[in-house]
Amino acid sequence: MPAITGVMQDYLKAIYKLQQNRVAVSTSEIADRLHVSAASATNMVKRLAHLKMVSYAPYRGFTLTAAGKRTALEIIRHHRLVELYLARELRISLDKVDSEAERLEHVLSEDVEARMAATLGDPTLDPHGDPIPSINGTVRDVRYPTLDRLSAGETGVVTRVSDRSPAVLRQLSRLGVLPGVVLKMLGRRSGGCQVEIAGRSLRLPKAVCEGVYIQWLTAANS
Amino acid sequence: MPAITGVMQDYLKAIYKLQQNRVAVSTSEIADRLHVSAASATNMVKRLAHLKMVSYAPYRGFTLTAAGKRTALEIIRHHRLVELYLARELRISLDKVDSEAERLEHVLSEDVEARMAATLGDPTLDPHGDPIPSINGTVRDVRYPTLDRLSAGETGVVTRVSDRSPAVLRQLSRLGVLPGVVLKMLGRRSGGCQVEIAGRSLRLPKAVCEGVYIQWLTAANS
DNA sequence: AGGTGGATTTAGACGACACTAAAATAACTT
DNA sequence: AAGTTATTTTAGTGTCGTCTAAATCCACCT
Repeated sequence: MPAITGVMQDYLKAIYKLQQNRVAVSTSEIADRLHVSAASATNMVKRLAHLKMVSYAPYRGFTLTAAGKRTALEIIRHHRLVELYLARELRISLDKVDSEAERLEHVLSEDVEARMAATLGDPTLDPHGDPIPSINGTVRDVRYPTLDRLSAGETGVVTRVSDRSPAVLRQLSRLGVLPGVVLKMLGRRSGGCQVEIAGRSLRLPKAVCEGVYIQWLTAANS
Repeated sequence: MPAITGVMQDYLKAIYKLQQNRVAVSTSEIADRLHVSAASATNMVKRLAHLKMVSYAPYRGFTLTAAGKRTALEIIRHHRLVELYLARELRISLDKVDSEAERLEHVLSEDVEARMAATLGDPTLDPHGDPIPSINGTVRDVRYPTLDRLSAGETGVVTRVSDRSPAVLRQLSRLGVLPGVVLKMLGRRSGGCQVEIAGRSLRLPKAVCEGVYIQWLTAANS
Protein backbone atom coordinates (compact mmCIF):
# COMPACT_ATOMS: atom_id res chain seq x y z
CA MET A 1 0.00 0.00 0.00
CA PRO A 2 1.57 3.25 -1.21
CA ALA A 3 1.54 6.38 0.93
CA ILE A 4 -0.82 9.31 0.53
CA THR A 5 0.95 11.76 -1.75
CA GLY A 6 0.55 15.51 -1.89
CA VAL A 7 -1.50 15.22 -5.05
CA MET A 8 -3.81 12.72 -3.39
CA GLN A 9 -4.28 15.17 -0.54
CA ASP A 10 -5.42 17.76 -3.06
CA TYR A 11 -7.96 15.36 -4.48
CA LEU A 12 -9.26 14.40 -1.07
CA LYS A 13 -9.59 18.03 -0.10
CA ALA A 14 -11.46 18.83 -3.32
CA ILE A 15 -13.80 15.88 -2.91
CA TYR A 16 -14.51 16.88 0.67
CA LYS A 17 -15.46 20.38 -0.35
CA LEU A 18 -17.62 19.28 -3.27
CA GLN A 19 -19.33 16.71 -1.12
CA GLN A 20 -20.55 19.30 1.38
CA ASN A 21 -24.10 19.37 0.09
CA ARG A 22 -24.40 16.55 -2.41
CA VAL A 23 -24.26 12.83 -1.67
CA ALA A 24 -21.76 11.76 -4.29
CA VAL A 25 -19.22 13.64 -6.37
CA SER A 26 -18.74 13.14 -10.10
CA THR A 27 -15.54 12.73 -12.07
CA SER A 28 -16.00 15.93 -14.02
CA GLU A 29 -16.55 17.94 -10.86
CA ILE A 30 -13.13 17.25 -9.37
CA ALA A 31 -11.59 17.37 -12.82
CA ASP A 32 -12.89 20.92 -13.16
CA ARG A 33 -11.98 21.87 -9.64
CA LEU A 34 -8.39 20.70 -9.97
CA HIS A 35 -7.89 21.67 -13.60
CA VAL A 36 -7.07 18.19 -14.78
CA SER A 37 -8.65 16.02 -17.46
CA ALA A 38 -11.50 13.69 -16.63
CA ALA A 39 -9.22 10.78 -17.42
CA SER A 40 -6.72 11.92 -14.81
CA ALA A 41 -9.49 12.25 -12.26
CA THR A 42 -10.81 8.75 -12.91
CA ASN A 43 -7.31 7.43 -12.63
CA MET A 44 -6.70 9.06 -9.27
CA VAL A 45 -10.09 8.18 -7.84
CA LYS A 46 -9.37 4.56 -8.63
CA ARG A 47 -6.10 4.82 -6.79
CA LEU A 48 -7.80 6.47 -3.82
CA ALA A 49 -10.45 3.76 -3.83
CA HIS A 50 -7.68 1.20 -3.71
CA LEU A 51 -6.33 3.00 -0.63
CA LYS A 52 -9.79 2.94 0.94
CA MET A 53 -9.98 6.71 0.95
CA VAL A 54 -13.06 6.91 -1.25
CA SER A 55 -15.76 4.43 -2.09
CA TYR A 56 -16.20 4.30 -5.80
CA ALA A 57 -18.81 2.80 -8.09
CA PRO A 58 -17.77 3.19 -11.76
CA TYR A 59 -19.99 5.67 -13.63
CA ARG A 60 -21.81 6.38 -10.38
CA GLY A 61 -19.57 8.88 -8.63
CA PHE A 62 -17.79 8.48 -5.31
CA THR A 63 -17.74 9.53 -1.66
CA LEU A 64 -15.06 9.87 0.97
CA THR A 65 -14.73 7.02 3.44
CA ALA A 66 -14.19 7.82 7.10
CA ALA A 67 -10.43 7.59 6.54
CA GLY A 68 -10.65 9.85 3.53
CA LYS A 69 -12.65 12.41 5.41
CA ARG A 70 -10.19 12.33 8.27
CA THR A 71 -7.29 12.93 5.92
CA ALA A 72 -9.13 15.71 4.11
CA LEU A 73 -9.90 17.50 7.36
CA GLU A 74 -6.33 17.15 8.51
CA ILE A 75 -5.07 18.85 5.41
CA ILE A 76 -7.78 21.52 5.52
CA ARG A 77 -6.74 22.18 9.09
CA HIS A 78 -3.17 22.63 7.92
CA HIS A 79 -4.28 24.91 5.15
CA ARG A 80 -6.37 27.23 7.27
CA LEU A 81 -3.95 27.32 10.15
CA VAL A 82 -1.17 28.30 7.77
CA GLU A 83 -3.37 30.95 6.18
CA LEU A 84 -4.07 32.51 9.53
CA TYR A 85 -0.46 32.25 10.58
CA LEU A 86 0.78 33.90 7.41
CA ALA A 87 -1.77 36.67 7.66
CA ARG A 88 -1.41 37.37 11.34
CA GLU A 89 2.22 36.65 12.12
CA LEU A 90 3.93 37.36 8.83
CA ARG A 91 1.53 40.03 7.59
CA ILE A 92 1.05 38.39 4.21
CA SER A 93 -1.81 40.06 2.40
CA LEU A 94 -5.12 38.25 2.46
CA ASP A 95 -5.28 37.63 -1.26
CA LYS A 96 -2.01 35.71 -1.20
CA VAL A 97 -2.36 33.46 1.81
CA ASP A 98 -4.50 30.89 0.01
CA SER A 99 -1.99 30.10 -2.72
CA GLU A 100 0.86 30.09 -0.23
CA ALA A 101 -0.99 27.71 2.07
CA GLU A 102 -1.77 25.54 -0.91
CA ARG A 103 1.88 24.55 -1.09
CA LEU A 104 2.75 24.65 2.60
CA GLU A 105 -0.15 22.46 3.72
CA HIS A 106 1.51 19.37 2.28
CA VAL A 107 4.80 19.71 4.11
CA LEU A 108 3.62 20.86 7.51
CA SER A 109 4.66 18.51 10.30
CA GLU A 110 2.41 17.88 13.28
CA ASP A 111 5.10 19.53 15.31
CA VAL A 112 5.05 22.82 13.46
CA GLU A 113 1.30 22.69 13.18
CA ALA A 114 1.01 22.42 16.95
CA ARG A 115 3.39 25.34 17.51
CA MET A 116 1.50 27.51 15.04
CA ALA A 117 -1.82 26.67 16.64
CA ALA A 118 -0.42 27.48 20.07
CA THR A 119 1.06 30.77 18.87
CA LEU A 120 -2.29 31.75 17.43
CA GLY A 121 -4.16 30.70 20.56
CA ASP A 122 -5.88 27.64 19.08
CA PRO A 123 -7.99 29.62 16.62
CA THR A 124 -11.25 28.37 15.18
CA LEU A 125 -11.52 30.61 12.11
CA ASP A 126 -9.08 31.38 9.32
CA PRO A 127 -8.70 34.93 7.98
CA HIS A 128 -11.48 34.41 5.43
CA GLY A 129 -13.83 33.34 8.17
CA ASP A 130 -13.68 29.66 7.29
CA PRO A 131 -13.68 27.26 10.24
CA ILE A 132 -10.43 25.51 11.16
CA PRO A 133 -11.05 21.83 11.84
CA SER A 134 -9.91 20.68 15.27
CA ILE A 135 -7.01 18.25 15.73
CA ASN A 136 -9.42 15.42 16.30
CA GLY A 137 -11.15 16.11 13.02
CA THR A 138 -14.31 17.97 13.79
CA VAL A 139 -15.58 21.11 12.08
CA ARG A 140 -18.50 23.32 12.76
CA ASP A 141 -19.32 24.53 9.31
CA VAL A 142 -22.06 27.10 9.19
CA ARG A 143 -23.38 28.05 5.76
CA TYR A 144 -24.08 31.74 5.59
CA PRO A 145 -26.11 33.50 2.89
CA THR A 146 -24.30 35.80 0.49
CA LEU A 147 -24.58 39.56 0.68
CA ASP A 148 -27.15 39.50 -2.14
CA ARG A 149 -29.72 38.10 0.21
CA LEU A 150 -29.74 41.20 2.36
CA SER A 151 -32.68 43.48 1.52
CA ALA A 152 -32.30 47.23 1.24
CA GLY A 153 -32.19 48.80 4.66
CA GLU A 154 -31.10 45.63 6.47
CA THR A 155 -27.89 45.38 8.42
CA GLY A 156 -25.54 42.38 8.56
CA VAL A 157 -22.13 41.38 9.77
CA VAL A 158 -19.62 39.86 7.37
CA THR A 159 -18.90 36.31 8.49
CA ARG A 160 -16.89 35.02 5.56
CA VAL A 161 -15.26 36.15 2.35
CA SER A 162 -14.70 33.67 -0.45
CA ASP A 163 -11.10 32.67 -1.03
CA ARG A 164 -11.72 31.60 -4.60
CA SER A 165 -10.65 34.74 -6.40
CA PRO A 166 -7.54 36.65 -5.33
CA ALA A 167 -8.73 39.63 -7.38
CA VAL A 168 -12.03 39.84 -5.51
CA LEU A 169 -10.22 39.31 -2.25
CA ARG A 170 -7.87 42.15 -3.03
CA GLN A 171 -10.81 44.48 -3.57
CA LEU A 172 -12.58 43.36 -0.44
CA SER A 173 -9.42 43.80 1.53
CA ARG A 174 -8.86 47.28 0.15
CA LEU A 175 -12.45 48.27 0.87
CA GLY A 176 -12.29 46.89 4.37
CA VAL A 177 -15.01 44.32 3.76
CA LEU A 178 -13.66 41.59 6.00
CA PRO A 179 -15.06 39.12 8.53
CA GLY A 180 -16.40 40.94 11.56
CA VAL A 181 -17.28 44.12 9.72
CA VAL A 182 -20.83 45.42 9.97
CA LEU A 183 -22.54 46.75 6.88
CA LYS A 184 -25.92 47.97 5.77
CA MET A 185 -27.51 47.21 2.43
CA LEU A 186 -28.60 50.36 0.65
CA GLY A 187 -29.82 48.84 -2.58
CA ARG A 188 -29.01 46.87 -5.68
CA ARG A 189 -28.25 48.23 -9.10
CA SER A 190 -27.27 46.38 -12.26
CA GLY A 191 -26.07 43.20 -10.57
CA GLY A 192 -23.86 44.80 -7.97
CA CYS A 193 -24.96 46.39 -4.75
CA GLN A 194 -24.56 49.55 -2.76
CA VAL A 195 -23.68 49.15 0.90
CA GLU A 196 -22.87 51.39 3.78
CA ILE A 197 -19.87 50.45 5.82
CA ALA A 198 -18.34 52.47 8.65
CA GLY A 199 -20.39 55.43 7.57
CA ARG A 200 -19.23 55.34 3.98
CA SER A 201 -21.28 54.28 1.00
CA LEU A 202 -19.61 51.77 -1.32
CA ARG A 203 -20.60 50.25 -4.60
CA LEU A 204 -19.68 46.57 -4.89
CA PRO A 205 -19.68 44.86 -8.29
CA LYS A 206 -21.64 41.64 -8.70
CA ALA A 207 -18.57 39.35 -8.51
CA VAL A 208 -17.55 40.99 -5.26
CA CYS A 209 -21.02 40.73 -3.70
CA GLU A 210 -21.11 37.03 -4.39
CA GLY A 211 -17.91 36.55 -2.45
CA VAL A 212 -19.28 38.02 0.77
CA TYR A 213 -21.23 35.95 3.28
CA ILE A 214 -23.20 37.58 6.04
CA GLN A 215 -25.31 37.07 9.06
CA TRP A 216 -28.36 39.25 9.68
CA LEU A 217 -28.04 41.77 12.45
CA THR A 218 -31.26 43.67 12.04
CA ALA A 219 -34.23 43.53 9.81
CA ALA A 220 -35.13 46.52 7.64
CA ASN A 221 -37.54 47.93 10.16
CA SER A 222 -35.29 47.86 13.20
CA MET B 1 13.20 23.47 -21.14
CA PRO B 2 11.62 21.96 -18.03
CA ALA B 3 11.52 23.83 -14.73
CA ILE B 4 13.81 23.24 -11.78
CA THR B 5 12.07 20.70 -9.57
CA GLY B 6 12.40 20.25 -5.84
CA VAL B 7 14.57 17.20 -6.33
CA MET B 8 16.85 19.15 -8.63
CA GLN B 9 17.18 21.77 -5.93
CA ASP B 10 18.33 19.08 -3.54
CA TYR B 11 20.98 17.95 -5.97
CA LEU B 12 22.19 21.48 -6.60
CA LYS B 13 22.40 22.12 -2.88
CA ALA B 14 24.35 18.93 -2.32
CA ILE B 15 26.75 19.68 -5.16
CA TYR B 16 27.31 23.17 -3.82
CA LYS B 17 28.20 21.88 -0.39
CA LEU B 18 30.48 19.15 -1.69
CA GLN B 19 32.18 21.56 -4.02
CA GLN B 20 33.25 23.87 -1.19
CA ASN B 21 36.84 22.69 -1.12
CA ARG B 22 37.33 20.49 -4.17
CA VAL B 23 37.24 21.55 -7.80
CA ALA B 24 34.86 18.95 -9.17
CA VAL B 25 32.36 16.63 -7.54
CA SER B 26 32.01 12.94 -8.38
CA THR B 27 28.90 10.92 -9.04
CA SER B 28 29.36 8.71 -6.01
CA GLU B 29 29.74 11.69 -3.71
CA ILE B 30 26.26 13.11 -4.38
CA ALA B 31 24.86 9.59 -4.59
CA ASP B 32 26.10 8.99 -1.05
CA ARG B 33 25.02 12.39 0.18
CA LEU B 34 21.48 12.03 -1.13
CA HIS B 35 21.11 8.32 -0.48
CA VAL B 36 20.39 7.44 -4.07
CA SER B 37 22.10 5.01 -6.42
CA ALA B 38 25.01 6.16 -8.59
CA ALA B 39 22.83 5.55 -11.63
CA SER B 40 20.21 7.97 -10.34
CA ALA B 41 22.88 10.56 -9.70
CA THR B 42 24.30 10.27 -13.20
CA ASN B 43 20.83 10.55 -14.60
CA MET B 44 20.05 13.71 -12.70
CA VAL B 45 23.40 15.32 -13.35
CA LYS B 46 22.82 14.85 -17.05
CA ARG B 47 19.47 16.54 -16.73
CA LEU B 48 21.01 19.39 -14.77
CA ALA B 49 23.72 19.73 -17.39
CA HIS B 50 21.01 19.97 -20.00
CA LEU B 51 19.50 22.82 -18.00
CA LYS B 52 22.91 24.50 -17.81
CA MET B 53 22.99 24.20 -14.07
CA VAL B 54 26.15 22.10 -13.96
CA SER B 55 28.95 21.58 -16.44
CA TYR B 56 29.55 17.92 -16.86
CA ALA B 57 32.29 15.87 -18.49
CA PRO B 58 31.38 12.17 -18.46
CA TYR B 59 33.62 10.17 -16.11
CA ARG B 60 35.28 13.40 -15.06
CA GLY B 61 32.90 14.82 -12.48
CA PHE B 62 30.99 18.09 -12.63
CA THR B 63 30.78 21.61 -11.26
CA LEU B 64 28.00 24.12 -10.77
CA THR B 65 27.66 26.79 -13.40
CA ALA B 66 26.97 30.36 -12.31
CA ALA B 67 23.24 29.70 -12.69
CA GLY B 68 23.53 26.50 -10.71
CA LYS B 69 25.39 28.22 -7.92
CA ARG B 70 22.84 30.99 -7.84
CA THR B 71 20.01 28.50 -7.52
CA ALA B 72 21.86 26.52 -4.86
CA LEU B 73 22.47 29.62 -2.77
CA GLU B 74 18.87 30.68 -3.11
CA ILE B 75 17.68 27.39 -1.72
CA ILE B 76 20.32 27.37 1.01
CA ARG B 77 19.13 30.82 1.96
CA HIS B 78 15.60 29.50 2.18
CA HIS B 79 16.73 26.58 4.25
CA ARG B 80 18.69 28.55 6.81
CA LEU B 81 16.17 31.32 7.07
CA VAL B 82 13.45 28.80 7.76
CA GLU B 83 15.63 27.05 10.33
CA LEU B 84 16.16 30.26 12.19
CA TYR B 85 12.53 31.22 11.91
CA LEU B 86 11.36 27.88 13.25
CA ALA B 87 13.83 27.98 16.11
CA ARG B 88 13.31 31.56 17.10
CA GLU B 89 9.67 32.29 16.33
CA LEU B 90 8.06 28.90 16.69
CA ARG B 91 10.43 27.51 19.33
CA ILE B 92 11.06 24.30 17.43
CA SER B 93 13.94 22.43 19.02
CA LEU B 94 17.30 22.76 17.33
CA ASP B 95 17.62 19.11 16.39
CA LYS B 96 14.39 19.24 14.40
CA VAL B 97 14.70 22.45 12.42
CA ASP B 98 16.96 20.94 9.78
CA SER B 99 14.58 18.22 8.70
CA GLU B 100 11.65 20.61 8.79
CA ALA B 101 13.47 23.16 6.68
CA GLU B 102 14.41 20.41 4.26
CA ARG B 103 10.80 20.21 3.18
CA LEU B 104 9.81 23.83 3.56
CA GLU B 105 12.72 25.23 1.58
CA HIS B 106 11.19 24.00 -1.68
CA VAL B 107 7.85 25.71 -1.29
CA LEU B 108 8.88 29.03 0.18
CA SER B 109 7.83 32.00 -1.95
CA GLU B 110 10.00 35.07 -2.25
CA ASP B 111 7.21 36.86 -0.52
CA VAL B 112 7.20 34.75 2.60
CA GLU B 113 10.98 34.60 2.55
CA ALA B 114 11.13 38.38 2.63
CA ARG B 115 8.68 38.61 5.50
CA MET B 116 10.57 36.02 7.52
CA ALA B 117 13.85 37.80 6.93
CA ALA B 118 12.32 41.10 7.98
CA THR B 119 10.78 39.57 11.10
CA LEU B 120 14.16 38.14 12.06
CA GLY B 121 15.93 41.41 11.34
CA ASP B 122 17.80 40.27 8.23
CA PRO B 123 19.91 37.71 10.03
CA THR B 124 23.27 36.47 8.76
CA LEU B 125 23.57 33.25 10.73
CA ASP B 126 21.22 30.32 11.19
CA PRO B 127 20.78 28.68 14.60
CA HIS B 128 23.66 26.28 13.96
CA GLY B 129 25.96 29.17 13.20
CA ASP B 130 25.94 28.60 9.45
CA PRO B 131 25.89 31.73 7.32
CA ILE B 132 22.67 32.70 5.56
CA PRO B 133 23.35 33.73 1.95
CA SER B 134 22.13 37.21 1.08
CA ILE B 135 19.28 37.79 -1.37
CA ASN B 136 21.76 38.68 -4.08
CA GLY B 137 23.56 35.39 -3.61
CA THR B 138 26.66 36.10 -1.60
CA VAL B 139 27.90 34.16 1.41
CA ARG B 140 30.73 34.75 3.78
CA ASP B 141 31.63 31.24 4.70
CA VAL B 142 34.32 31.00 7.34
CA ARG B 143 35.72 27.55 8.04
CA TYR B 144 36.36 27.09 11.70
CA PRO B 145 38.43 24.33 13.31
CA THR B 146 36.64 21.69 15.34
CA LEU B 147 36.81 21.58 19.09
CA ASP B 148 39.47 18.86 18.91
CA ARG B 149 42.02 21.42 17.81
CA LEU B 150 41.89 23.29 21.05
CA SER B 151 44.78 22.38 23.35
CA ALA B 152 44.32 21.78 27.03
CA GLY B 153 44.02 25.04 28.89
CA GLU B 154 42.96 27.06 25.83
CA THR B 155 39.69 28.91 25.64
CA GLY B 156 37.42 29.21 22.62
CA VAL B 157 33.99 30.38 21.61
CA VAL B 158 31.61 28.03 19.83
CA THR B 159 30.93 29.41 16.35
CA ARG B 160 29.07 26.54 14.77
CA VAL B 161 27.51 23.20 15.55
CA SER B 162 27.12 20.60 12.84
CA ASP B 163 23.57 19.98 11.68
CA ARG B 164 24.34 16.54 10.32
CA SER B 165 23.25 14.46 13.29
CA PRO B 166 20.06 15.25 15.19
CA ALA B 167 21.25 12.99 18.02
CA VAL B 168 24.46 14.96 18.47
CA LEU B 169 22.55 18.20 18.17
CA ARG B 170 20.16 17.10 20.87
CA GLN B 171 23.04 16.44 23.21
CA LEU B 172 24.73 19.73 22.42
CA SER B 173 21.50 21.54 22.93
CA ARG B 174 20.91 19.88 26.26
CA LEU B 175 24.45 20.62 27.43
CA GLY B 176 24.19 24.22 26.34
CA VAL B 177 27.01 23.92 23.83
CA LEU B 178 25.65 26.33 21.23
CA PRO B 179 27.01 29.11 19.03
CA GLY B 180 28.23 31.99 21.14
CA VAL B 181 29.08 29.93 24.19
CA VAL B 182 32.58 30.20 25.60
CA LEU B 183 34.38 27.08 26.74
CA LYS B 184 37.75 25.97 27.96
CA MET B 185 39.47 22.78 26.98
CA LEU B 186 40.52 20.78 29.98
CA GLY B 187 41.91 17.75 28.26
CA ARG B 188 41.28 14.78 26.04
CA ARG B 189 40.58 11.21 27.05
CA SER B 190 39.81 8.20 24.93
CA GLY B 191 38.58 10.09 21.86
CA GLY B 192 36.27 12.51 23.61
CA CYS B 193 37.20 15.62 25.48
CA GLN B 194 36.64 17.30 28.79
CA VAL B 195 35.64 20.95 28.67
CA GLU B 196 34.67 23.61 31.12
CA ILE B 197 31.63 25.63 30.26
CA ALA B 198 29.94 28.20 32.45
CA GLY B 199 31.97 26.96 35.39
CA ARG B 200 30.92 23.34 34.96
CA SER B 201 33.10 20.54 33.70
CA LEU B 202 31.59 18.39 30.96
CA ARG B 203 32.72 15.28 29.18
CA LEU B 204 31.92 15.28 25.47
CA PRO B 205 32.07 12.02 23.49
CA LYS B 206 34.13 11.95 20.30
CA ALA B 207 31.13 12.24 17.96
CA VAL B 208 29.96 15.31 19.81
CA CYS B 209 33.39 16.99 19.80
CA GLU B 210 33.59 16.62 16.05
CA GLY B 211 30.34 18.49 15.63
CA VAL B 212 31.53 21.59 17.42
CA TYR B 213 33.46 24.34 15.64
CA ILE B 214 35.28 27.02 17.56
CA GLN B 215 37.31 30.15 17.35
CA TRP B 216 40.29 30.70 19.70
CA LEU B 217 39.78 33.23 22.38
CA THR B 218 42.96 32.80 24.36
CA ALA B 219 46.06 30.68 24.13
CA ALA B 220 46.91 28.31 26.96
CA ASN B 221 49.22 30.80 28.66
CA SER B 222 46.94 33.79 28.71
C1' DA C 1 51.98 -2.31 -22.47
C1' DG C 2 48.55 -5.30 -20.44
C1' DG C 3 45.48 -6.35 -17.00
C1' DT C 4 42.51 -5.51 -13.28
C1' DG C 5 39.54 -3.16 -9.68
C1' DG C 6 36.61 0.45 -8.68
C1' DA C 7 33.91 4.10 -10.32
C1' DT C 8 30.74 5.53 -13.86
C1' DT C 9 27.50 5.19 -17.37
C1' DT C 10 23.98 2.67 -20.12
C1' DA C 11 20.02 -0.34 -20.50
C1' DG C 12 15.71 -1.59 -19.06
C1' DA C 13 11.83 -1.26 -15.61
C1' DC C 14 8.71 0.68 -12.45
C1' DG C 15 5.45 3.96 -9.98
C1' DA C 16 3.12 8.42 -9.78
C1' DC C 17 0.58 11.79 -12.59
C1' DA C 18 -0.47 13.99 -16.33
C1' DC C 19 -2.35 14.01 -21.29
C1' DT C 20 -5.16 12.77 -25.87
C1' DA C 21 -8.03 9.84 -28.49
C1' DA C 22 -11.11 6.20 -28.61
C1' DA C 23 -14.50 3.13 -26.52
C1' DA C 24 -18.18 2.29 -23.25
C1' DT C 25 -22.01 3.51 -20.46
C1' DA C 26 -25.88 6.20 -18.67
C1' DA C 27 -29.51 9.08 -19.45
C1' DC C 28 -32.62 11.62 -22.12
C1' DT C 29 -35.69 12.08 -26.18
C1' DT C 30 -38.80 10.85 -29.29
C1' DA D 1 -37.71 0.64 -27.74
C1' DA D 2 -34.24 2.92 -30.25
C1' DG D 3 -31.22 6.47 -30.98
C1' DT D 4 -28.63 10.56 -29.65
C1' DT D 5 -25.71 12.97 -26.49
C1' DA D 6 -22.98 13.86 -22.57
C1' DT D 7 -20.25 11.78 -19.22
C1' DT D 8 -17.05 8.38 -17.87
C1' DT D 9 -13.73 4.97 -18.50
C1' DT D 10 -10.02 2.58 -21.07
C1' DA D 11 -5.91 2.56 -23.93
C1' DG D 12 -1.78 4.26 -25.02
C1' DT D 13 2.01 7.98 -24.17
C1' DG D 14 5.20 11.03 -21.92
C1' DT D 15 7.98 12.95 -18.01
C1' DC D 16 10.20 12.78 -13.52
C1' DG D 17 12.80 10.28 -10.52
C1' DT D 18 13.97 6.03 -8.76
C1' DC D 19 16.02 1.21 -9.03
C1' DT D 20 19.09 -3.16 -10.48
C1' DA D 21 22.05 -5.39 -13.59
C1' DA D 22 25.18 -5.10 -17.17
C1' DA D 23 28.55 -2.67 -19.82
C1' DT D 24 32.23 0.64 -20.05
C1' DC D 25 35.94 3.49 -18.84
C1' DC D 26 39.92 5.17 -16.05
C1' DA D 27 43.75 4.73 -13.35
C1' DC D 28 46.95 2.18 -11.25
C1' DC D 29 50.16 -1.79 -10.91
C1' DT D 30 53.38 -4.83 -12.48
